[in-house]
Amino acid sequence: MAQKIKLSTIADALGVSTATVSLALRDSPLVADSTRDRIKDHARAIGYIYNRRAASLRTSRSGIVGVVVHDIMNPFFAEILRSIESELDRSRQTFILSNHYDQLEKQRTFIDTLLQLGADGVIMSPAIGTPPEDILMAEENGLPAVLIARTVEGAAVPVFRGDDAYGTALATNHLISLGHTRISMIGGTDQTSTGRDRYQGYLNAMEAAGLEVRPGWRIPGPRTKQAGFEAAGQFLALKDHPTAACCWNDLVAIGLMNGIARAGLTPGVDISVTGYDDLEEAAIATPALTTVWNGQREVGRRAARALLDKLSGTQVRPSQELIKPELHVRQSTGRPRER
Amino acid sequence: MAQKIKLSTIADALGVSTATVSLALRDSPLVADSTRDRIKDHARAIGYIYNRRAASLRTSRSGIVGVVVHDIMNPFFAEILRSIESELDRSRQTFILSNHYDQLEKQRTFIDTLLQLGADGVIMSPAIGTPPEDILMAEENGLPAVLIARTVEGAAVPVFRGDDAYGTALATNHLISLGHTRISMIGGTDQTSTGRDRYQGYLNAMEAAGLEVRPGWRIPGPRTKQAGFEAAGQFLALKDHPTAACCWNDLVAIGLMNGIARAGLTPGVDISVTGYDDLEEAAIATPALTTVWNGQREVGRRAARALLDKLSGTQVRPSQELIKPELHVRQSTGRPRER
DNA sequence: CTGAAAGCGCTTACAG
DNA sequence: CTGAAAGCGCTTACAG
Repeated sequence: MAQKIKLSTIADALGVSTATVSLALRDSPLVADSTRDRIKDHARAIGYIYNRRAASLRTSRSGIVGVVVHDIMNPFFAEILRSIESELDRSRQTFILSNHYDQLEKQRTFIDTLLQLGADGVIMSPAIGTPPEDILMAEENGLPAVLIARTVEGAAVPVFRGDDAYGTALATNHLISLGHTRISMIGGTDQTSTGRDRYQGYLNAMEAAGLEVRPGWRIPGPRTKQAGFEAAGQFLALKDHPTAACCWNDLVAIGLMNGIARAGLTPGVDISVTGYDDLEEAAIATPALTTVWNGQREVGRRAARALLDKLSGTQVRPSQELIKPELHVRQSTGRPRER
Repeated sequence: MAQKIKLSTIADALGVSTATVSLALRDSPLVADSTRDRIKDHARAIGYIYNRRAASLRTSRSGIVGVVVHDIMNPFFAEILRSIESELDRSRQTFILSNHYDQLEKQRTFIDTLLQLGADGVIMSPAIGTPPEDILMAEENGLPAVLIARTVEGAAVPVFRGDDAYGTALATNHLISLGHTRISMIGGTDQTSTGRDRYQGYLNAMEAAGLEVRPGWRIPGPRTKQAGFEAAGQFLALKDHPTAACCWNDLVAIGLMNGIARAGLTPGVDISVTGYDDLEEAAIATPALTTVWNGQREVGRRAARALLDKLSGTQVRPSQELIKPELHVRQSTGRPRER
C-alpha cells in the first residue's frame, strides 16, 4: 500500500494550508468555491481517506452510537433495530450493536467499549438487574442514554416502550369475550418490568371479569419459539387444562401452536392462542395469529430521534413514553370447544 | 461531569511519567510490580477511562472489526453472526455490524466508514454485483477482508461457505428416492454464486436420475417466509403441479408449507417440501422440516479465525473453503400421494 | 478568504 | 526500571 495520504498531502500538492483543506472538505462557507472544488477534486483523485479517529480526538464527537439489546436474533428487537438503523442512517451516525443476553457483565463491557471509543450516545434495552447507577455512570462520562422496551427504576432517562399491561388486557379480554373462562398465561418473567406489566394486565382483565385465576395456569419462563413448543406439553397436562393461552410474545405463541398441532390438536379450534408483538410472521403463521401490535417501528424511531435530540443539545425530558398497543384478530382464536 | 481524567492526571497524582502509566496499565514487564499495582489501583479508584481513539491514532490499530451481510434479521446470518461474535469476543475485538440489503451503495458506505475508523478488518457476505475492485481497494487501504456465504470472482481473499450444489443435490436425491418425479425448485436468484450453485445441484440430480425438468417448475425469487407463503399459490397453480418442492432455504420452505396448509393441503403428505440451512426453527416447524444443514456456526467460526490470523500477520491463503452440508430428514417429506 | 500554531490523549523509540 | 520528547492526523481559535 502506497504512502499514507493525509490532509497535509493534499495541502502540499495544492499549495494551501491544512486548515483550508479541512474546511473545504467539510463544505465550510469560509472557503472560496473555486478553492473548495479544486481541493475536493484532488482529494477524490488521489483516494484520500478521512481519518475519523484523529478528527474525533480533536472534536470529541465520534459519530458513533451504541445499541445494546438482549438478543438481535429475536425478531422483536430486529424490527426495532431496523427502524433505529434507518433513523440513524439519515443523520450519518454509525452504529455499533451488541447483545447482552441479559448478562450484566456483557452489558458493562459494552458500555465501557463505547466510552473508550468516545461514542456519542447509547440506546439500550437494559439487561435484567441493571442498577440505575450503571446508567448514571454512562451519562456522567458523557454517554447519554435512551431506554427501549424495558425501564430501570430510578434512571432519569427517556424510555420508549409499549403499554404492556394494557396490551395483555386487550388479548385477555378478547379471549373472555369469545367465551373462554379458563385462560393460561405462558412465558415471561417477573424479573423485568415488561414481564410484571404483562402479567398484571392479564390478571386485571381476569379479575374484572370475575374469573378465577389458578396459580398453575401461569407458566413463566418461555420467551422463544423453542420454549413455547416445549411448554405445550406442560400446558396440555394441566388438570382441566385451559381452553386458551395468552402468550408472552409471538414466538412463544407460534411455538406453542406447533406443539399443540404436534399433539394432534388444532390451534385456533381446540385451543385459542394469542401472541404479542405482531411480528411479520404472525400473519403467515398457521393458523394466522391473533396478536397485539406492539409498535416496534414506533419505539425504534422515537428512541433514535430522542437520542439525536439529546446529541444536538435539545433538552429531552426523562419521561416514559408508552406506545398504545392494538389488538389484531386473526384465526388462532375462536369460541371454546364444547367438551 | 468532572474534569476529564487522562493518563497525565494519574501520572501527576502519583509523581510518575505518562509513559510509565501507559506501560503499567497495559501490564508491561518493563514496569516494577509495585509501581504497576499503585497505578492500576489509582486508575480504578478515580474512574479513569482509556481513550481508544488517541491510542489508535498513535498505533493505527483500532480493535474494530466490521461485519456486513445482506440482512441480520435473516436467521441464517444471525446464526453466523452469533459464532463470529463469540470468536471475536475472545480476542477482545469490537465489531460493527451493517446490513447492505444487496445495495452496492450501502456496502460501499459501510466500507468507507470502516476505513475512516481505521478498522482492523472486515468479514463480508458481498452484495449482489460486488466487483472485485471494491475488495481490492479495501485491502490496499489496510482493511483485510474475508468473505462468507458468497464468493466474488477475482477477489483474492479467503471465502467460507457451504458446498451449495452438493447440498441441493442431497435434497433433490432424497425426494427422488421417495418416488417423486415432478420436483419444483423455489426461490433464489441467478445473480449470486449461491443461487447458481444451488440450482445447478438440483439440475444435476434431476438429470442424473433421467427426470424431466420443466422451465415452469422453477420459481425464482423468494428468499423470505413471506415470499415463500406467496409462492404457494403459484406453485399449486402449475399444470400437473409437482408433488415436491426443493426450496431455496428454510424460510421459503416454512412459508410455502404455511401457504400449502392455508390452501387446505397437508405439507409432508400432499406435497413434500425440503428446506436449506437447518435453522433452529426447522425442527419445530409443523411438520418438522426436512432440510440441509449448512454449517452456519462453522462458517462464522472459521471466517473469524481466518481474519484474526490475518490481523496477527499469519499468512492466510485466499482459498475457497467449502463446508460439506448434511441432509436432515424429518416429517415434511414422504412418498408422493396417489392421485 | 487563507495560514501558522497549538493541542486532543495516547505510545514509542531513545536516554539514562 | 523510569522520564522527556516527538508524533499519530485532524480542527480550531487567532491573525492577517
